[in-house]
Amino acid sequence: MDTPGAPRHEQISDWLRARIEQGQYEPNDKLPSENDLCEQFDVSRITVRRALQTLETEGHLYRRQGLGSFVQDARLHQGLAYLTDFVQDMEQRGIAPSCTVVHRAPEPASPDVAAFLGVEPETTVVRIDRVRQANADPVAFDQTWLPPTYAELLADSPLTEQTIFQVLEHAYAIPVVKGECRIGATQADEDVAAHLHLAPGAALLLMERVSFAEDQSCIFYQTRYYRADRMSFNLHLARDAGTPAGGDGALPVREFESVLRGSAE
Amino acid sequence: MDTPGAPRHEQISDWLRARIEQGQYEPNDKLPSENDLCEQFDVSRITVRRALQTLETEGHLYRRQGLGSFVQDARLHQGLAYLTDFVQDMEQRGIAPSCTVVHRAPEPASPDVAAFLGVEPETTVVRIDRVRQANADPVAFDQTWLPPTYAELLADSPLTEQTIFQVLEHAYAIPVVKGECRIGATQADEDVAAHLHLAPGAALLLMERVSFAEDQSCIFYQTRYYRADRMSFNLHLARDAGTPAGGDGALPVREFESVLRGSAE
DNA sequence: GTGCGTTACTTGTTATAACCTGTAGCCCTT
DNA sequence: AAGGGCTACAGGTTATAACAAGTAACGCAC
Repeated sequence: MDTPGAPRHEQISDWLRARIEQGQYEPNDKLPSENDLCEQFDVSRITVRRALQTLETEGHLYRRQGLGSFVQDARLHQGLAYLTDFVQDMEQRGIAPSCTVVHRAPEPASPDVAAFLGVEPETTVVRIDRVRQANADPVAFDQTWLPPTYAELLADSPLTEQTIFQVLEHAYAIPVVKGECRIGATQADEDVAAHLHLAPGAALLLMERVSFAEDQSCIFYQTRYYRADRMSFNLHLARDAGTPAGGDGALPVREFESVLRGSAE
Repeated sequence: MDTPGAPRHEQISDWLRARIEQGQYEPNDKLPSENDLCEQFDVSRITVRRALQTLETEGHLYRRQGLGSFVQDARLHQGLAYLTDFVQDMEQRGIAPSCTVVHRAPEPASPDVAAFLGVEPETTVVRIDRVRQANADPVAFDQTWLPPTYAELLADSPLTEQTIFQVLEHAYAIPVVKGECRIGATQADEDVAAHLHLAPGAALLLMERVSFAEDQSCIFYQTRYYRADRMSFNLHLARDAGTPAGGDGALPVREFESVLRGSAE
């Protein structure tokens, strides 16, 4: 975990995080004191504190004045739900995801697409249509519109093995920092039905996504159609100590996961 | 907002947070620079930075090296995502929700329902079918199965004005503490289509819900069908300072909201 | 006019240093 | 033995200072 270019405080927090996540400490174990870490890494206390603060906001540790810093119980720091990517979803449950690019060409932006991407209508954007398969069985079809700048960056990527996110983040160090996502339902038109081996009119789970980079520029607009008989989204809702009661039944989302249903169903 | 005992950095972050929340800045407005704030409050830069970091992790602002600190769009700064109730959703946007009970009678539990409710199959449960309207226009239809114990408690409630959650929580002090929720899509059968004024086969957003009380007993199992042309769910995803990068594009869900689309669409 | 470099201003990182506050253990007094 | 105070050590707050790095705008040279 030594990344020479990274700031010292980041190296320290990475080092500590790795040890905590590998379970080298028990929950509520006392971590080395700030001064110990200062000596160990030969940095000033402000740098160590910066590292500890990162881990504190991440929920990996808690600090008590006069006592020290302690490892947070891992089960407790799941405060946030994550919406994962198709490929991650599949890989996590051991299903081989594959992807077929069925269309990839520039086209003038429609008013809708232009609005999402933040470009002028009729600007040339790149549309990529892909069919997503789980175990070689089509599960989803999506259309992605990219503004010229990002389309350029991705021009050499086949996008069959790596997601757009992965290419941007690993090859260009452009992280995705914000996104909007709308989940709806619709019926399959002839085109989508053919790609997904469905009858026209079949129910589809529709997901529209817009993603943004650090500079608030739009990375892509995407519409994705999931076969409703194969995919659904699960939400786990739970009120815990941190959430006050009396909310008329509104529960915070603790987990968000997409679910692939077996063909047998 | 002057609390003499509090640390200076806290006073500064309180001061700034108040101004941001009161809408004295537009989203993405540039805040005073760190040096400006140093002079204004007569503190060192480290103190100002400590205050800004607090607000950054809270999601009130974002910072860009070389540019400045900017007000984060207010919609994005909620640590947890909540899945709200139909009635709450409507009321929050000033739409009068109404509810018509179209069926309410005991019936023997089917194997599926029995499994969800944790009772023996063929146990007598109560089914309640309701049509949900927004401005007197049907938006959703749901079927709710209640186990005998909870059905008893709700026997005297018409359920047209109050939700099941509200009755249990306010009249009996039984809070809902856990829930599961599946979001999918399906086509309208004749029965549902009639209730929602749709053609059979129309796309519906399907939400199945199971809710649990503190003693882990199941309160109800519900299937709800939303008109896909009127409702969708929005997710706001955002990575902030507390979330390490490199997650292959998996962003935490900051907000979850249901969206009612205007009839004009 | 275009292009490049300089400059001013921004946030990011880090060092040194001082003092405050909270905690626990130790020792001395009662 | 019980009590209180002293002390060492923990994190909390804050000042001063310097340099790095990213951005934008201005101006000069070509």
